Amino acid sequence: MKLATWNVNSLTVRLQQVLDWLSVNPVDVLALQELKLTDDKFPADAFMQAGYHAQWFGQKTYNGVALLSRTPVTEVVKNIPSFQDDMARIISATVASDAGDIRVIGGYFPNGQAPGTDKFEYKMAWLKGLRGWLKAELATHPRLVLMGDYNITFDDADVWDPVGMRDQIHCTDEERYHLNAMISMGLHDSFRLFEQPQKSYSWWDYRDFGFRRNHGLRIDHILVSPALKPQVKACTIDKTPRKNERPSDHAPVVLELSTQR
DNA sequence: ATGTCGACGAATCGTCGA
Repeated sequence: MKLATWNVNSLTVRLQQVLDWLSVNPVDVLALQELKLTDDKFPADAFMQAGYHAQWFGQKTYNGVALLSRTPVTEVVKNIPSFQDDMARIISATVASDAGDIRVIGGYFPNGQAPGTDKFEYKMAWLKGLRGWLKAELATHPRLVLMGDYNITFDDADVWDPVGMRDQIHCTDEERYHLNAMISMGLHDSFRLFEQPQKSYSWWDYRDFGFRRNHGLRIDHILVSPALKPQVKACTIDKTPRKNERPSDHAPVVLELSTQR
């Protein structure tokens, strides 16, 4: 059983790259972020022909999330029910598999622009709303995966230039407080359950040859609940699609679960 | 301040968001 998350930065531009990636990496579930298209433009047929069911929650120009799955899903929920939001940022569903039923939440967390801005305040309110809802979700769905573009680094190891980026967006104590609070709920950062290459990142700025110089951040995460942790076999970042022509600025993150329960 | 993408409206570039 494999699950993955990928911020594609426009599904219109990246559709063929997603299909190509899936043909090489036939994961059971793929969460997509930043679709940047309305629901009527979602390419459900293309994914169906590739062997994937889809649930999607689109928005014009910005945001937009989807869940692709080998088998049909149930209990689809869009956004955080208890948090009023104009933006399409969360899609959740229950996936049945030989690894047992899993509640999958795919999320595109707010960017936040910079500390002190309205967008940063929105990010803080959104994170607070997420945590309140997540606590209840964990109680009703103990076998849970929360994956997506968090737009937050855990610590210096996730930052190419921790000194230069101190207190900058993605790296502030306020953002990390919320991330750590999720860890305190019992969630695990699956990537750090394993030894990883030094300077592993999931996003690189398009500017200044960010990828070539490995000037990146690890802001795409897969958090797993305590009940699922024993089944986690591996978590990796696949940099291959970042080497494509016209790549997304993000790389996919892949989680492997054992079927053993 | 800058760099580079992608979307959008009203152009064939300027603006915004990331």
